[in-house]
Amino acid sequence: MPKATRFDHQTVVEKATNLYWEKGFHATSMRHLQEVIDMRPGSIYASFGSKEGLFREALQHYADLSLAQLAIHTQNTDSPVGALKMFFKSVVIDSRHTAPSSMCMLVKTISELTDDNSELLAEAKRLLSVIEQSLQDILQKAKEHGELSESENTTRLARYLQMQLMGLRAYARTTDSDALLTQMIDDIFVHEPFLLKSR
Amino acid sequence: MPKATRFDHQTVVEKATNLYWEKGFHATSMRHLQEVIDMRPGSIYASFGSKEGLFREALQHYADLSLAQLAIHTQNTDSPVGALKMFFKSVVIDSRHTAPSSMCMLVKTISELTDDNSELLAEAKRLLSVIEQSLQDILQKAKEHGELSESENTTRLARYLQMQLMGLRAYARTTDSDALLTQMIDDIFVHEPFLLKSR
DNA sequence: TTTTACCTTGAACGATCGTTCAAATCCAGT
DNA sequence: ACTGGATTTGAACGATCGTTCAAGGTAAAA
Repeated sequence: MPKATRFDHQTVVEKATNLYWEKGFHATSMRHLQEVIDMRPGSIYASFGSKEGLFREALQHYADLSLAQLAIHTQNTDSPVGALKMFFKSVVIDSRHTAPSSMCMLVKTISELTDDNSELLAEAKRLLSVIEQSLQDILQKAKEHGELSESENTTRLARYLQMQLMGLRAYARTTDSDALLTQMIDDIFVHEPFLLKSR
Repeated sequence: MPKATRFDHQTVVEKATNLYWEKGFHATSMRHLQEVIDMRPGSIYASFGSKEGLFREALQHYADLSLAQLAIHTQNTDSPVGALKMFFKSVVIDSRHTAPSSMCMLVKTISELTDDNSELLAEAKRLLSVIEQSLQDILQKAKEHGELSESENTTRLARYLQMQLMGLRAYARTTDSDALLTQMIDDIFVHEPFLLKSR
């Protein structure tokens, strides 16, 4: 009757990530998780330790995905800023129709969790800072391609972009109009080739 | 031993709002709620119907607070834009040290909830749109005070500000530096007296 | 084929979840 | 002071929560 062949770690983490991403940490029950990843409690706890342990792996997996997506857009391009804009549209608009949630899983996590789960909270913050650093690296490349003035502060700009992305993806949950979001992203990347004019 | 004097509806909703705001819907247990609002299950269910019913009242109360705060800042001023900026700083920075969460309770709610609680989700979205409309009204006043060009699209600008506020308050959860957030708000309201340059 | 080390299984545990309701209590009207 | 309708109380309910562990199954070594 049982199957009991060894589970595929990669597949399991993917499925767990999608469920956690959609429902959040608290609203995801181990029972539901068991069905989705097709594992029994004993196996789950032997492999991941706890509900928190599996969530931690899910967070890491999500961040890896995000960084990979960012890399795909920006490598082998002579317009890092254009690539960044494409990345924004891809993440904000396309993924609304395919991903478990329009929102960033890391933002959902820091939004939901409190000090009652301080380790997971800290881990989500850490991963967000890694992504922000990655944005900064791309802005640095933009400088080297002459898309950004040497006098620009990439740290500040990366922080600003990160904040905008959080806002866009949260706002995306309040509307069904892709056109609206497209316009908002165009507003962020105002001038060709770049940027929030101002400063 | 018991007290059994009639409960104060206003106070109870305030306390419930603060707990829901901090913990979110799912992580707030009725047991904890009972302690905080000092009511027994029977009374709660007689007055509010369910955990969802009380949460609905909390959402409404939160939105009322937000609108009142916005009104206080903007009435009796000849610089609606300046008032808007003050409002942003007050909400993003000050409330980090006083409020249950740096994040907007409505954004936390649309972030956490799924179609499993579609009524509450819809209500949170509705209240967000009310606030966005209120932002638009202030931008209209800014036009009348000559702070904003008549050609500006207030609908679009209000949407943009709403998105920025969502982003700022989410980002606020990732840092302890008030200076950073102050700078970001200054960046949003770039030119004296106003606005994201560009369009 | 038998042994052995590892992995999976699924029933079961105590704790906690949201909710109900009969009994106790309060307070306004007489 | 008494009554009667409204309100609060707190024990209790079934369901579900995250987690544990003895038992059973698998696969590679001997």
